[in-house]
Amino acid sequence: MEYITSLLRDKGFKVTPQRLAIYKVLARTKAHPSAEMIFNELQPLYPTMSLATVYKTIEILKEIGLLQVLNVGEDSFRYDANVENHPHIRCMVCNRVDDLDNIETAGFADSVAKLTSYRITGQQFYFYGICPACQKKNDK
Amino acid sequence: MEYITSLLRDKGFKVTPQRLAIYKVLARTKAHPSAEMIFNELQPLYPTMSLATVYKTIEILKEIGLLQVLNVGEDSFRYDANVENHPHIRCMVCNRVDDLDNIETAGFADSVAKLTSYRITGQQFYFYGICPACQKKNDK
DNA sequence: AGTATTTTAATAATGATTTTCCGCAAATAT
DNA sequence: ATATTTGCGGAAAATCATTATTAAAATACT
Repeated sequence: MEYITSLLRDKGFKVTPQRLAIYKVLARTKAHPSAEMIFNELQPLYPTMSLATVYKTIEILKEIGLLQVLNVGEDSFRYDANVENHPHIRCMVCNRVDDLDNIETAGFADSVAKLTSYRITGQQFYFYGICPACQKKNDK
Repeated sequence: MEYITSLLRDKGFKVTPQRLAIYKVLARTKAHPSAEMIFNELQPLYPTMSLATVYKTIEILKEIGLLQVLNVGEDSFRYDANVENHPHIRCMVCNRVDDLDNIETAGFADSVAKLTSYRITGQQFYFYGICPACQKKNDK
């Protein structure tokens, strides 16, 4: 958490309460919130903050490598303060997005590089399904 | 190509020249065009057709299982008439999107299902990098 | 052929994200 | 300390992909 302070400063960005608050929301959740979810969560604490500020801050955090953008096929993006490359899974019923840790994916990049002669710079793995809770609800 | 004709009819959709044309564009390319690229390609042949028609036809084709939607992280979607589940790779310089056939991905779904208790219904693997042509250009 | 239904395509609407603009506060120079 | 510059937050407007609406045209069925 002090890390973001010095990182912002080093990159020439100012350290503001809004920026810290937005990062804090992302850092302490595993829910992969959208811009609007972040906005709604901060509304009570920062009643004057606008969505534009959320978007602008997200842009900065992405730029300095403190968050990654997830494109899980909804009409809006999700954000993750865990910048390690890891797969995600979305429940198509309740739209929750979960991490998939403990899954080995590193080997893929190599075989793709060999097969295509691309120079690989990134990868995103998304799974879709129905989460345990929604399965249960459906069996009611 | 006759397949789409009877499939449309069976599902209660009319068979129109525009729909066949849009599917034909998708079926004969491996470039994974966006709605706009399809529109531009058909413009000379169907000068009166609008982008809305492209979108609506895409919606229908998706519904009857003749195309899949790709979310490669651009601001618009790409479409692929190859509905087999296969990974894709996008060049971050020229934005071309290529297929990755010959890559084994099936095993993943099982291990994810075991690890999460999700019922898996789909998956999307995306790689990002620089294509051979753009690498060469860069070395100029 | 005549009528009912579906489709087309132009237009307008939507909604997430970006941009613009401006007063203000933090950082820097004097 | 004070003046000056620079970047920031926030409100509102702009953008742009996609979707909805609607009237006219095409098609199917009798």
